[in-house]
Amino acid sequence: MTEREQLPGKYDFKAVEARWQHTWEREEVDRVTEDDSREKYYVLEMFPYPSGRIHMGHVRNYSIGDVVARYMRLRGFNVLHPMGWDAFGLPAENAAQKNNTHPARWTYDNIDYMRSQLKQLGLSYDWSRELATCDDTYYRWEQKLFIEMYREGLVYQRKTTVNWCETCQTVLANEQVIDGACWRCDEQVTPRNMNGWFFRITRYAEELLADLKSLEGWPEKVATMQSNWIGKSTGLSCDFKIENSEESISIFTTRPDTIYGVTFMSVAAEHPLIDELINGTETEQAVRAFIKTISEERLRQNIEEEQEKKGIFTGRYCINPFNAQRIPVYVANFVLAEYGTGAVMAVPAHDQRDFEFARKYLLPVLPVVLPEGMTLDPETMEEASTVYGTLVNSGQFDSMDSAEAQAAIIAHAEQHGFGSAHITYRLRDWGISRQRYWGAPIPMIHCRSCGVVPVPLDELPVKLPEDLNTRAGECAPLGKRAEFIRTTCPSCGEEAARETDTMDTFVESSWYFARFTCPDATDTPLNKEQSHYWLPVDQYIGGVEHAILHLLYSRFFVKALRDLGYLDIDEPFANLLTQGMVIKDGAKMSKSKGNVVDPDDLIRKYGADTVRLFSLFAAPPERDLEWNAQGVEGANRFLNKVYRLIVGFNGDTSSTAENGYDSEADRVLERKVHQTIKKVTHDIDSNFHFNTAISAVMELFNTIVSVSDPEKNSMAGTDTLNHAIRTILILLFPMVPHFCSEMWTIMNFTGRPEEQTWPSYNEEIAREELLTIVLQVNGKVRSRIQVEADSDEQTLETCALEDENVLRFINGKAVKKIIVIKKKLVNIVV
RNA sequence: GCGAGAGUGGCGGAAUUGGUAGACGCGCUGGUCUUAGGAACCAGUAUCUAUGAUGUGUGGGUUCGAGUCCCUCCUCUCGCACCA
Repeated sequence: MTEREQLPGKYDFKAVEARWQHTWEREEVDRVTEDDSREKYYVLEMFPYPSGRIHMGHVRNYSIGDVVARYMRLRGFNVLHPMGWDAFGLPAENAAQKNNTHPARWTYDNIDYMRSQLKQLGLSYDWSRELATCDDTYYRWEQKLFIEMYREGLVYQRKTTVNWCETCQTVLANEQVIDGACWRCDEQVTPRNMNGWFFRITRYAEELLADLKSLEGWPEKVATMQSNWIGKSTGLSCDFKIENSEESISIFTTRPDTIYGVTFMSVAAEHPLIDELINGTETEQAVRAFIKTISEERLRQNIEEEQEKKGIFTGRYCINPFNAQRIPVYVANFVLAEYGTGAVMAVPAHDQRDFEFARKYLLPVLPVVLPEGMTLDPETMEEASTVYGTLVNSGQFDSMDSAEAQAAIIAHAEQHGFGSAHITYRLRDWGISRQRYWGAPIPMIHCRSCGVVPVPLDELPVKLPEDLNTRAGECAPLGKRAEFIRTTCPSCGEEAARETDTMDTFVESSWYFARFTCPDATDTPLNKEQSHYWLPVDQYIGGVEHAILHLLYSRFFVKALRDLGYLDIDEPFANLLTQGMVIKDGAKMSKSKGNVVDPDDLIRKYGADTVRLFSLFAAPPERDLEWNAQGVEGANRFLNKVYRLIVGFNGDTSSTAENGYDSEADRVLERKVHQTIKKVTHDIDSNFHFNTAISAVMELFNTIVSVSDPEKNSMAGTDTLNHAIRTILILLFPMVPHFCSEMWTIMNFTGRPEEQTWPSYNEEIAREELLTIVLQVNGKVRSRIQVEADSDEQTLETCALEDENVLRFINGKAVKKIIVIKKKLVNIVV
């Protein structure tokens, strides 16, 4: 009795997976160091927030990443594949209050549990590099970078309007304001002016936009979203003098060609010149009341619906510098204070918003750009004409076309000193102040005499105070902790106050990928040699929901760190894969919908390999994955089929002369082996389409089964079968590593799968000897014939014209034309 | 409204450059073996008025030939959303 016959009839994933995980961990097989003799490959999945348990989205994300990591190792690369925890954030505070515990305790407990879950999935991380962003060995370096960015002018403080909840005594994120009220206590939220810290991301607006073009390994969609988010507009900035005042209203327009069509001016309610315009005038009262109304409306505003356009005349006029026209100035609710200059020259004939406004308040509409072959009647127009055309009513610019006129008008403004060519971005500076406890403290000190002073670098980290009165259900923000606040000014030594804001958690995730190259560096945030060797990340994988914020912030950080001398790259992520969501019953898995599937249950029932295999097989990675319990069964069934084949495979006795190596079955199988290697390699290399790669391996498996059946007359020999099984195990190893390792051992192959090199294929062997040629009559398939692969066109034509099905359909009609495509088809037109 | 993407069997999904539509898997049907099968194996499985015809959201076009290219419309998803 051989050893194999003693194996259980069903694959015992539980024992096998535990054993291999233990082996890998003991031998630290996934640990890496820099090695100049080998090409590096850095694959990274977006690190999780330690919310408690991993969900199917994580399983999918990390399964994909693990296949890439293991595949690239087999391809001979020195692969960095780290994992860590995005560990600061609001949920920890909420959970702490609810469970009467400390946010740190809650977070680290979750990390421990989730780490064990990831380990159960057999993910090949270099755990020696693990980091948690809430650890002061991480955020101390962030504080250092913050101070250095401050010194470079990349960090500043300014007043900003925030959503304030009086009951909770805190600032709320926009997402936490529901219908103008606090999400927790239902108290009406009020706008409040507070000092906040900002990253000057706008300094890099142009570079962030321009470099998108260099990101060829990014999905077009993500690049477009970022491009729209940055929102570059070019045009004219121009000053309109206020009548009876020294001040001017600056405007920005992308349509300088319409400047002669200006019939009024709209300014935002928060425009800095409001006071100048209305103080002491008859209309002051009315305008102030109007401003109050619309700012209240804005708070309550439902994002979905566009507000009706409203405005009020200030009673003042300004002067169009081009034609000296008097222009009434309105305050309007649709003008955004934050974009452009907060004032808009209104051209009702050529802008839809201005048009609606003009019709409502009976303001003149003056067409100045006529679209080709059209006239515009201001009396009867029903909407603005926004297309380019030829200028009229525009003084010296008449009869120019729009493009020409724009250039000429900008030049004219520059010549006369009241305007210039200008570029505006939609992107705004990144506000990072949070009045929360569980975040990285901003390392700044406020001194009465010296102003804002950074904490000296040798005093970092500014640690979060650990003692919390959690019993009272409080994670009081730092602003409520006198003992934390009180300090001395590093500059003058007088009593001073610490900054009490903590940083947005997006700051931590903006540079963790770089810290993974040197997580233990104790004297610097980033070690130059190590980051130089590993960066950029060659393949980044995560959800598309981070397409804008996280990915944009990370790009900004890399550019800033480059300019601080830490990094020598321009972009963090060379290639980006945005994986789709895991859905069930057509909806994203969520507790409220009750359609969540717990990875723990699945692993217990089927094992990690089955779960990995299904999540890779059911859809290509960039698409949504519909979870299907029966599909999981199918993945499990496939592994068991391979298992039974291998357990039943008896290489010693079937290797007889009758099953000679050169049989037809051998050639069929060997050909399939090479075709499969080719297909799988191509599917992974081109776009990580593991679903088709797996189906190719399944086909190979089906071929093995069909040529190892003693009932059939053609049976493949042992060597060929060995080769085929060996190939399956290597090709599948990145996806189901425990299983393949175990099967490798049972097959008595030498070494381990991870020590092999990825198999190569031979085009000659992969080529089919016989091809099926389709015979069409008038473009419809009428017959199929088998021919030698290298048959020439003449032969194909002859065969086609002899085929009886074809003859039946030609039915004596005259043949007009014959199209012959080698290796594909013959089409006879009658 | 603007921008991007997608519509293929009962389901998830396959189909280099226009050239066998539906690979692979799920499900289903029938069979074999079984005390049993919700195990395993074998066969079948786009639709229909079925020697043939029709089929890739709709309607048109280009072509010997269209899931693939062009135009029209419809639906869905995602992003942005009064950006001057």
